[in-house]
Amino acid sequence: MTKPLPNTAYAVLGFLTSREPMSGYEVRKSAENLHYFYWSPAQSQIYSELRRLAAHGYVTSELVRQDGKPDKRLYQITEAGTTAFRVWLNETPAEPTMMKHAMLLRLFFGQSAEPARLGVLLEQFISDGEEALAQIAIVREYAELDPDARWQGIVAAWSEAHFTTEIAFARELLRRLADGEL
Amino acid sequence: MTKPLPNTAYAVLGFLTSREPMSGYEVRKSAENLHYFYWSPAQSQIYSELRRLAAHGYVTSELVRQDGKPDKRLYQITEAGTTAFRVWLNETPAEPTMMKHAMLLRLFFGQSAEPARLGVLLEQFISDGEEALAQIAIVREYAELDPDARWQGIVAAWSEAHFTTEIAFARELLRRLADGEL
DNA sequence: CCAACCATATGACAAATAGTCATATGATTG
DNA sequence: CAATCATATGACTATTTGTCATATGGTTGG
Repeated sequence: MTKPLPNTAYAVLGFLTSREPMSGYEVRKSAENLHYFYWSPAQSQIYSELRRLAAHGYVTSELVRQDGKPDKRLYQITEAGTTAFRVWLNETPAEPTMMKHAMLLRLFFGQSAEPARLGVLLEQFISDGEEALAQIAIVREYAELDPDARWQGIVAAWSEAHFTTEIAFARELLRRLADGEL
Repeated sequence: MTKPLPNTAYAVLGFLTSREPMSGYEVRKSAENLHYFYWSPAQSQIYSELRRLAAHGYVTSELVRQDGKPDKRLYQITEAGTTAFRVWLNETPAEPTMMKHAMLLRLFFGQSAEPARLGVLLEQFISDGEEALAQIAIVREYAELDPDARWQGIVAAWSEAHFTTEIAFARELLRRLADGEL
């Protein structure tokens, strides 16, 4: 067995599994849907990921000339790529969730902070969370109309549960701060 | 203002704020408490972080000879370091939480998976979560006895809420899989 | 007793990820 | 008609992660 690729690679491969030939740009757009539970930020290196997948023989590519727009390179998954993806999906145990929870990191050191400032941070955290909830609700509602998007909908619902819990706990803390308990 | 350091640096600084001179090794042990909500693991580079903090003048260090054990280097936070830490804690807005949720990434592509295998993955996910809950409960219970650990306890309770939500959702999915709904 | 392992202690190095910037085309908008 | 946006790709750097190497000395099991 060849050495397993990072999850990032399989995520890209996953997009190519469904909606056939895609450009790096299209993959990038699709990947934004992973934003809330995987792959926080920006990814110019979807392009390098695609080149790596090509080097492994998991995708083939073809340059397509366009007018009115810059040329693009279309990537298509191969037999080997499909197999590798399914093996990853079905056989590979999921790594533990990794978080970088900047709010909790600050709270952890809360004794060194001014309570009033923590309150401001918490309020911002709550409103960011509400914004996220609104975005995710749109995805979930859209997914509910499309049977092919069933699992996207499930993931969206899971994410909503996550943010709802976060917001509830933050509000509770805010109340305790206001009551002078902390 | 100098360019802000990564959160990692402030986390290390935070440990030095409380329990005065510490070795890299001690910082590393302390940092394990961040495991469930920040900073998966991984820290040979606590040592490089400490060297960087020293380069910024936020810590000073002193070599201490020991017998019975290898020599160590003790790091102490400076005035400038304390200030930088407080500014970060009180004034810097918390970045959005970043997650790498490998289970959700797999579920996202669930339509390409065999339901039975997803069930196995979910069961593993649940038992890992229960294990985490047990570990965190120990931290929380310990923190409840120590007034100085108040915020550590709050963070532990928040983490418990997180894992409880995760487990509940995973169980619900498992039930739907068993019922053949998915 | 002594090999294996554990705790203390630090660091080099490579791989992966994140983040910023550059480049280019052409449509839309103020 | 300048500014901005959408399409499209990639270089380059900084940061983070992960693995391995090194060294000292105590503990433990066979």
